[in-house]
Amino acid sequence: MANHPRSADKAGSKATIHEVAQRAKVSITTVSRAINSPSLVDPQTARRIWKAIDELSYYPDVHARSLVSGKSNILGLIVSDITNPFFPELVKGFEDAVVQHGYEVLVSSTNYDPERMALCVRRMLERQVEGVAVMTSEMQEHLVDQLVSRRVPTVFLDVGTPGAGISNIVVDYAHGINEAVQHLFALGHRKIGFISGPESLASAQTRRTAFLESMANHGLPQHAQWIRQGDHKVAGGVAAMNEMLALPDHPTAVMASNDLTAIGMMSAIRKAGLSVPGDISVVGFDDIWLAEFTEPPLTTVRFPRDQVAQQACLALMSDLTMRADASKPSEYRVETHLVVRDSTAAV
Amino acid sequence: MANHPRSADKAGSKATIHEVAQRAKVSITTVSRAINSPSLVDPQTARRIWKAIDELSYYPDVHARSLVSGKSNILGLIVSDITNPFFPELVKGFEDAVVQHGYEVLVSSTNYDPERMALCVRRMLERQVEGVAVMTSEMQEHLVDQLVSRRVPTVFLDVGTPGAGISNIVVDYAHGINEAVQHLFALGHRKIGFISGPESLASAQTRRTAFLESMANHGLPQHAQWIRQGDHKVAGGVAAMNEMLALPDHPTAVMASNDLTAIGMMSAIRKAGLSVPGDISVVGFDDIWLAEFTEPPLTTVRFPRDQVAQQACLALMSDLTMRADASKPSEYRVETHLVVRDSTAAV
DNA sequence: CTGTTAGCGCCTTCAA
DNA sequence: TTGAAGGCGCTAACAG
Repeated sequence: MANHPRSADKAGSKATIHEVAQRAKVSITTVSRAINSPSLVDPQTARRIWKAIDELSYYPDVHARSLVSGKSNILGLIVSDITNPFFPELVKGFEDAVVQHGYEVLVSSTNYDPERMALCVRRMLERQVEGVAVMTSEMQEHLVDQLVSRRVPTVFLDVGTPGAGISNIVVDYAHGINEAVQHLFALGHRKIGFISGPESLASAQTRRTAFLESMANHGLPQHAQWIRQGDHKVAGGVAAMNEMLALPDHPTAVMASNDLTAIGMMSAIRKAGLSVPGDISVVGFDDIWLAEFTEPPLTTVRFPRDQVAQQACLALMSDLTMRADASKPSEYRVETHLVVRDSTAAV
Repeated sequence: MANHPRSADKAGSKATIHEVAQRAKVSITTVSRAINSPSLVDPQTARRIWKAIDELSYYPDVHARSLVSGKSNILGLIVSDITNPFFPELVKGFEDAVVQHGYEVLVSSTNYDPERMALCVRRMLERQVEGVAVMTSEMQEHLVDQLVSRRVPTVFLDVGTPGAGISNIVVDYAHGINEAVQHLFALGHRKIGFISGPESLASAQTRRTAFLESMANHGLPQHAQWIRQGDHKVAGGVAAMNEMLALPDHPTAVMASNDLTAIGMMSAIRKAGLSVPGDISVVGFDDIWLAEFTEPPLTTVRFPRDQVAQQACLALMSDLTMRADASKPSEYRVETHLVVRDSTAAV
C-alpha cells in the first residue's frame, strides 16, 4: 500500500498520464502502452512506470479514453420498474456479470411508460452505451430502430426477432407450467383454474397458452369460467379469485400467471373462509423472493432471473467481440422449473 | 470505412458539431454557443443552427464534453444489495430525482463486502462521478477519505460526521418506535419484547436503544429475556422468537428491528400453534413492500426510503452548486412513522 | 522497444 | 455577434 502523503495525489487533483511519464522518465506513449499492451514494453521500464503509477495513484481518464476510442465501456440495462420484485435479481445478476467483464452498467427504469422508455433509449445513446439489454415488454419498434441504426448490440427478453446485433433470450415457460400441471394432476386435481396477466403482455399470453396446452395434454377439460384475467398485481389476483369463488362450482387448484397474482388469490381464498391448500391449491409463477415467506409458502414456477441476466450479458459481450460474425445463434434459452412448497396438496 | 460528412443520420454514424456547423454555415464555436449560451448568438443564426441540429439529430458527445469540462454529469449510488427489499425504492427514488436534475446515476452494490466496497468507490472515482450517495452501513474510513480527498461531495445515511462536502441524512428512528410502543401500550400490552438486528449494524443498535428508552418512558419494565438478537433476516427472527416462546413466560407483543425479522417471528409463532395477533402482537420496522401482504398484514414502522432518496439527491445537488459555501446545514433528517395494520391487537 | 505526431469532439479564451 | 486557435487526457499510426 504505497500511500505516501507525497507530492501529487493531494487536493483531489487527478494525476495525468503526463505526470506519470515524467516521473518514470519516459514518453506518455510508453506509459499508455505499459497499461494497454504490456507485451510491447520492456519489463524494466514497465516496472518504473508502474511504480510511478502507484505513487501517483494514477488511473486513466475514462472520458478521454472514450473520446479517442469511441467506446464507452458501458452497457445499458432497461427494466420496467426496479421496485417490482421481479427485477432486482435481474439487475444484480446483470451488474455482476457485466462488471466482471470490465464494463459498467447504466440502469434505467421505464415505469411502464412508453415516453420514459424513449428517454431511456435516448440517455443510453447519449452515453454511447456499447450494448443494451432491454428486459421489459413495452418495447416499441421505432426505439428498437434507433438502437439498431446506431449499430448498438441489443438483447431482448422474450420479444423481437434475432438478427445482426440483436439477440433474444427466450424463456421456456411451457416447461415449468407443464411441471406444475403435472404436479397438480398427480395430487388428484382435475378441476384446475388459471388467472392470467394483462392481455397486452406477450409473456402473459404465452403463459396462458402454455397452461391451456398442458391441460389438453393431460386430457383435462377447460372450463371457461375458470380461466380469468388478472393484472400481474396483487389486486388483480384478489378480484379474479373472488369471481371464481362466487361460481357455483370452483376449481380445486388454481394457477397464477405470476406470484403477485397468487398472493392475491391466497388472500381472497382465506378471506372467503377457505384454506390453502386445504380447500384450494395455489401455484404461482416467477418465484420471487417473497414466495418463500408467504403463508403458506408458495408453490411456484421459478423464472431463472439470474440466468437471464447472465445470458443477456453474454449475448452482448459476444456481439461486442465478434463484431462482424453474423453466424451466431443469437438466441438463448432458459428453462423454468416447478418449485414445490406448501400451497399445494392432494385434493 | 467511408466517413462521408454529408450523409446524414443513417448508419449509426453520430453527427458531430462540425457537420452541424457546416450545414448551418457557421463555425463550430457558434454552434457550441447556440447550445450552451443561447443569449450570445443571433436569433437568426440560432434558428439555422437548431434546424441543422434537428435534421442531423445531433446531440453533443458527452465524453468530449466531460473531457474538456472535467465534469461527468454522473452521480454515484452505493447500496448494500439491491435484492434486499429495503433498497429498490431507494434506488428508484434516487434515480428519479437525479435524472430530473439532468444527471445520470451509477449504481453499485457492495454485497456487504468491504472489498467490493473498495471497488465500488474506485469505479465511481474512475468515472469521475460528481457526487456519491453511500446508502450502506459498512463504510470504512479510508474509503471516505478517498472520496473526500478527491473533493467529491458525499452523502451518507445515518453515519459519518457532516463537514465540507459531506452530508448526512439522519433518520429519526426513535419517533416511529415510540409510536409503536405507545400503540401497543394503548392496546393494553405491558409485556413487550424486542428482537434486534446484528450487533455490528449501527442503525440496529440505534433502534434497540430507542425501544429501550421508549419502554422506560412508558414506565414499562425491561425483561432481559425478552430482548434478543436477530440478524435482520427471516431466519434470525424465527430463531429468536422460538427462544422467546420457550420461556416460561413470554411477552404478549414483540417488536422487531426490521420487517424480515418480523416475518420470521410470525412464522415461528404460527408454527408454535399460536396466532398473530390473537396470542402475540407483532410490529416490524421498515415497511418493506411486502409487509402489506403478509398474513396477517404487518403493523410496522415506515422508513421513508423515498424521502431519503430525494434528500440524498438534494444534498448532493446543493453541494454541487454552491461549491465553496460550507455554511450549509448539510445534515438532513427524516421521520419514521407507525403504520398500523393487522398484526397487532388488544391483549 | 520507444518517442513523435496527429487527432477524438468539444469548450473557451482571444481577436476581429 | 462571430471565428480561429489551443488545449482537455488519451490512443494510434508511423517512424526511429
